[in-house]
Amino acid sequence: MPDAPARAQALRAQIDDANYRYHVLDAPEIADVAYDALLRELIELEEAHPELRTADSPTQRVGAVQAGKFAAYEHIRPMLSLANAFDEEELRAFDERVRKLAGERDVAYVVELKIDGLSASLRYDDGRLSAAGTRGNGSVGDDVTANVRTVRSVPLRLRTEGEPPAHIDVRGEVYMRKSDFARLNARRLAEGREPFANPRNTAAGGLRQVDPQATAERSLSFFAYAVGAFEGATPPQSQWELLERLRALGFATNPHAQRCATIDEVIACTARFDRERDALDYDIDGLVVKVDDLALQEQLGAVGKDPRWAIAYKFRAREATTRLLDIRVNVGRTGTLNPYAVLEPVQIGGVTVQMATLHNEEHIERKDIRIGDLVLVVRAGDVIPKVVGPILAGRAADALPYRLPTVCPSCDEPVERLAGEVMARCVNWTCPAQRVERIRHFCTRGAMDIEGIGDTLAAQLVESELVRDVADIYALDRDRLATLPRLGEKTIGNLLAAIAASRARGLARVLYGLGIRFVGATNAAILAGDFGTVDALATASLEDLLRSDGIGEEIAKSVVAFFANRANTEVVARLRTAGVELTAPLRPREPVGPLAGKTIVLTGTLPTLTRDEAAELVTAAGGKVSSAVSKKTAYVVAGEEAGSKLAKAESLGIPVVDEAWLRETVGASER
DNA sequence: CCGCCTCGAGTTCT
DNA sequence: CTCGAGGCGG
Repeated sequence: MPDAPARAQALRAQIDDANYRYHVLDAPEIADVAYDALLRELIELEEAHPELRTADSPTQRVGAVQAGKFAAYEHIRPMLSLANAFDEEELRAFDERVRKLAGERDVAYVVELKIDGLSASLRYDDGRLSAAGTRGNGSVGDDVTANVRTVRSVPLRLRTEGEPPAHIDVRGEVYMRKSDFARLNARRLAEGREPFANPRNTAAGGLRQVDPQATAERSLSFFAYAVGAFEGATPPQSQWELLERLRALGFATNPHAQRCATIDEVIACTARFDRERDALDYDIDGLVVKVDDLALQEQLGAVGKDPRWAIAYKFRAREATTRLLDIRVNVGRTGTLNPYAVLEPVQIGGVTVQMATLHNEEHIERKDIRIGDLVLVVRAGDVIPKVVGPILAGRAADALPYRLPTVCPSCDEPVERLAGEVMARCVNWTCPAQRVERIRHFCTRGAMDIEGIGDTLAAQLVESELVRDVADIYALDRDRLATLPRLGEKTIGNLLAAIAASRARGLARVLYGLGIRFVGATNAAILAGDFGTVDALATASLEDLLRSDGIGEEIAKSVVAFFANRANTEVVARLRTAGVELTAPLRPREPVGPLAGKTIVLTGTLPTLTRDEAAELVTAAGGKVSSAVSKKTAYVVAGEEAGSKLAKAESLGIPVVDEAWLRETVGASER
C-alpha cells in the first residue's frame, strides 16, 4: 500500500512549485495536463483520507482551478434546508407546532430516508434533461449537467404519455451504493491505488470530476424526492402522490418511504430505521418528515430558511472528533504489546467512548497518529470504536511520531519484534502481566470455566503471589483466599466450588486453557481427540502431530516447543497431582446424526438458546460449527440482529434457517 | 504458488 | 466482528 501522507505531501509540494513557476515566475515547467493529473490525484487522495486535507492544501484554494471548472447553476426556486430533530421530544414539538397552525386537527406525514449523499436539482424542459446543479448555498450551486448525465438512475427523458410538462425541476439525492463503493475500492486496491474513505465523499468527489467519464466510473445513483417547479401539468395534492408521479415519470424514489397518520407512527419509524440502517445498501443519516398535504405545506410556509412543514430527524452520530490524550500499552496473554488510545471522553451513538485499540505500532505509523492529535473516531455497524486517523490541521507543531516502548511496560524486560511480524512481544515467560492474562484465560468459559476469576481477581492473585501459574489455582484454600481484600465467606465458598468443578472439564479444554500458541478451542479439540492423553501429546514428535487433520508445521512446532519447556511440563504434572482430568475420549470415527457432515454457521441472537448451547446441539447432531460463511456452509442459523454473515449467506445462496428449524432437526434424532 | 477456508486473538461499554 | 495468518487443495 502506498504511503498516503507522504504522497500527499509530495503532491502538494509539486503543485505549489508549479503554481509558483506559473503565476509568479511566469515560467511553467510542467504541462497543463501533467498539472491536472497531479491535482486530480491529490483531490482523490484527500477524498480517500479526509484527515489529510489541510487548510493550506492547493485543493482548498478558493477560485483555483477546481472551483473555476464549473459554471454557476441558479436554482429557480431555492433548495431548502431543514431544521433538525434529535429525539422523540423534538419530533413531538414539531407536530404540536404543525397542528396548531393547521387548526388542531390530525396531520398525516410522509417519512422518507435521509440518504447520505449530495442533493441536486435536475431541470427538464419539454421532457428532456436540460441542466443539473448541486445544492450549493441553496440559491446557486455548481452546474454538473455532464456528470449527472452519467448517473444511470437519472432519466435523460421523462416517461410520459402525451405531452410532457413544459418545465419541471426534480430534486433528489445523488449517492453511492455501498456495494458499488466496495467494488470500486476493490478495483482501486488491485490497481495499487489508495481506497476511498466512504461512499459519501466518493459520490461528492465523483460529481465534481472534470471528466464525466471519471464520474461514470464511480457508478453513482439517484433518488428523487421533491419538485422545485412544476409547469404545464396539474400539480399533485400530496407528497405521497408526488412520489408516485415521480416514479411514473421514470425516477427512482426510495422504496422505504412511509405514510404515517400520526406522529406516533412517525416515531415508530425512527426506531425501526435506526435498527435497520446497516442492512441498507446505502448510508442514511436520518429521516425526513414532511407534511403530506401540499396545500397545508403552502399554508405553513417557512420561517427564515427552514420550512415549517418538514423536519430532518437525525440519528445519533456514529463518528466524532476528540483529543487523543495518550497512547498506552497492554500486554496480552501471548506477550503481545497492544497499544490503545486514551481519548477525551466523547459521545458516539449514545455511549461514551474513551478507549480504542490501536492494534500495533505499524498501524499507528501508517496512520501517523500522534499523542495530542485531534482524531476522528467512528463506531460503525459494529460496536467497537475505531480511530480513523488524525485531523492534521489541528496538530501541535511539537507533536512527535509515536514509538512503542522498547521494554515491557509490565516487567521492564526488552521487547522483541521478529522480522516479518506485526506484533511486538514481551518474551519473558514470568512477566506479571502475562501471568495475569494466562490465568484469566484459563478460567474463561471456553476453557476451564471457573466463574469468579476474572481480570480483577486474577490480578490480585498474581499480585499477592498466591498464584504464579495455572496449577496454583488448585492449591487455593479458604485461609489463603481470606487474605485478599473484599472476599467474603460466601464468595470464597462459591469460588472453591467452581475450582473443584473445573477438574472434570477434560483434556481439550485444559489444552485450550494452557494457551499454547496457535492452539485455540478448535485445534485443542482436534489434538485431544487424536491423542487422548497429555502424555501422548507431550511425547509426540513433529511427524506424529502433522498427521492430525488441520495441524500443520507451525502449530506442530508450537506444541513441541511448549512441551519441551520444563516449566510447562511441571505445570502439567502439578495439574495431574491436583486431580485435573487430563484425558479425552478418542474421536469417534465418523460423525452420525441428522447434521452429519454438515457445516453450520451461527449468527445473531437466537430467541432462547445461547451461542454455546446452539453449538452443542449442532455438534451433538453430528454437525460442525464454523465461524465464517463460505461455499461449504450447509446452513446459516440466524437470529435477531444478524450481521454481515447473513448478507454473505444470501449472496452465496446458502439456506438461512432459524432456531425452531435447528431444534426440530436436532430433536428428530433423539426420538 | 495462489486462492479459498478456517482458526486465533484481541476488542468497548453497560 | 474483523483482521491477520496458517493449512491445504488445485
